[in-house]
Amino acid sequence: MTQQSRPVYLKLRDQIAASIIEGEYEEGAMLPSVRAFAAEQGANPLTVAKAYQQFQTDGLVEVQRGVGMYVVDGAAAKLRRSERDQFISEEWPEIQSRMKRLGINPADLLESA
Amino acid sequence: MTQQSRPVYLKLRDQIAASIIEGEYEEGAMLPSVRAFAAEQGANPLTVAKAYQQFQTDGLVEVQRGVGMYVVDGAAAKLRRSERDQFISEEWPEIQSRMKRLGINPADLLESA
DNA sequence: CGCAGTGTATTATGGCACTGATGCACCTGA
DNA sequence: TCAGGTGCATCAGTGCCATAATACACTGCG
Repeated sequence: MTQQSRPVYLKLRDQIAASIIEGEYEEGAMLPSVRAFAAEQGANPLTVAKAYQQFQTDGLVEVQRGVGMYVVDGAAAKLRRSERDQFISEEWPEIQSRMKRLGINPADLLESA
Repeated sequence: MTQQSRPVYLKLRDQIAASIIEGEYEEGAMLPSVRAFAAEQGANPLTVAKAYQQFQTDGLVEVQRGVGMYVVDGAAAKLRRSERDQFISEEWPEIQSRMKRLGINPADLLESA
């Protein structure tokens, strides 16, 4: 058994990325503090920090020590594009071959949108 | 960093499932022995056993002690159906919402099939 | 019977990802 | 100045994963 649930910090990371893309966190605005977001999500501050970290190394957020983390200009577009490329080049091929193997007709799924 | 590589026994499990669905391991045929498959894949026999185990509990393979493990009749269809249901009900909704968020037009992807 | 091949159970060990608690360095605003 | 809010570093604990070394029960075959 051992259900291999996706790590929390990755879930948070995806959630934040989605919020940036959606514009919920506008560019130039400050992200929720590590502690605040942790409390809100019922997670550990360090886990949230780990989720944030990737964004700074990718240059999507700017850190001002003692102040907070701010969304860089153009972050949404940049993020959307990188995720889009990654999706098309890596994930979609597998999804496609899998649908084929399972006998799923893609067109059927799209109609129920 | 820490990149969350999928556990070996799950990879093997998926690989075997795909082989069964594809008919590479025909129904009634014997699966590769634990030791043989382990040697072939460069894995540990116990890890392979762990991958196999789920199939027996699901009734997809039949174990004959001292002989080997055989693919049950109807295993391919059963497997395809369960994976299909799981895909449609759980994975596809997320994929769909993600494509929408990334501004990907599903129809475009289907054309390049 | 005896041998070689199956799957399985047991125990132990190392590694590493994930989470957590605590304390520190830094900045802002009153 | 100093109090409160930031992010960050360090140390530790937990659990899963993978491997290993044996040993056992069973079967098919010569």
